[in-house]
Amino acid sequence: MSAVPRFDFAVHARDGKARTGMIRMRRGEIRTPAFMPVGTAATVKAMKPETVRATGADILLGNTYHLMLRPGAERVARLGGLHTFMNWDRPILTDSGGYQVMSLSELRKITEDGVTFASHIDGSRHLLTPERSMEIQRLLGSDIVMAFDECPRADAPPDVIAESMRMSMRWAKRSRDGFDSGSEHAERAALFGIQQGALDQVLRRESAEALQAIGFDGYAIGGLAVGEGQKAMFAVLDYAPDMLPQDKPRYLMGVGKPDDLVGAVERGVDMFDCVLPTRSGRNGQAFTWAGPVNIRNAKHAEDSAPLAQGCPCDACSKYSRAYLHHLVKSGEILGAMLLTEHNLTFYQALMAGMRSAIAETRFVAFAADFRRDYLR
RNA sequence: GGACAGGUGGCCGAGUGGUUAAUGGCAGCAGACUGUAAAUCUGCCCGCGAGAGCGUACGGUGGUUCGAAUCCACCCCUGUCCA
Repeated sequence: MSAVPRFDFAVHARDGKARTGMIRMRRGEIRTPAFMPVGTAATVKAMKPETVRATGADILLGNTYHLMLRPGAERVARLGGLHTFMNWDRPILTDSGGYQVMSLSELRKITEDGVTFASHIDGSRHLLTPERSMEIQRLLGSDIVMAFDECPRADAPPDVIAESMRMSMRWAKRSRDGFDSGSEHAERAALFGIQQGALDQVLRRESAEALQAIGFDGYAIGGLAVGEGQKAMFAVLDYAPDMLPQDKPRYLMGVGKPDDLVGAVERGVDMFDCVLPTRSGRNGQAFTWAGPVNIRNAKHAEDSAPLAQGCPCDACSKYSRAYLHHLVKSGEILGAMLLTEHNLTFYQALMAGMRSAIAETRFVAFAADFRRDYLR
């Protein structure tokens, strides 16, 4: 038996720009293209970890900012780390808190050193720097650590975008140094850098080169799906993945809708995370091969058919659309649980479908069939 | 039989002379959600009309007034208490 590597990425097959392969880590293998369910606060909302695994997830995402505030990174460490704490023994990728620089923009102040947040929970002040973000992710026991960056808004002025990107690149270097200084953790975990530059190809190039000069285990594409629209996002994805190393995973952060995922894989992306399947599950929207379904709609009230024919999840195999409609309309917790489980099952089935299609060199047909049915 | 308190749009409930087709909430109908401050948010929600607008409307009938859900009279109904 060969020793399990700290981090190994192998591309097994390519089809156009699309690729399928596997990341091997101590805590498990990650089949790519991969979708990572979001478990911000040490839980994938409305789901038990074993059920998340049953949907086909190889890895989860957790969040530095949320966990540092509550229950606190040091407390999680004392309790044995995030995996033990939440009972998920497979890989966990932790976001660095960079997204919260944008999403909590009214509660923070940015300097070169880092970002001071006013906690959205109690207003207390917390400084997040690249070094502290690395320390928190180490305390959590993260498997894939994300560099601390700033994710600017899509509508920010060009000069703001440029300066933000350059600061994120300086922070990327500090993240690299901070990660490496936690030597024991650095021997077990991987560190990903995050490309910025919004919709500007020149800035994207500059950012990609800055990251590669530092050197990372994987490269994320950040600053997309922040309001620019799919067309603009795809325009960036037409070139951004090619700016990143062929032999490292490319992770498109925060994306997306099912058709976003297909389009991004088509353009060479290997990893994704998004709150959409879980949040939508709590808000009554289900994703299916025939497009999104709003289960609250009155037309489902007496529909005894399953949500999605052939879907193996509990929501589809054991209950009717009418029952799911009733649960959601009634505000019953089970409705959120079942729809979340279905959405994660669908997302994983979509990823599995893409992996198979790439392996069998029929991705173009797969994508065409998908769009025909999903976009109607 | 008497004394109080009430009767407002599907429901609950504001409003006590004009800017009121009538605050809110719920229910209903639809939409949004992309590295989660989200089991959240937004819009619509009397009828007809694309719209301007027209019609009808605050228990009933009549009245006062330039103008009434709001004031007056009588009637009907509901609740509580007293007989």
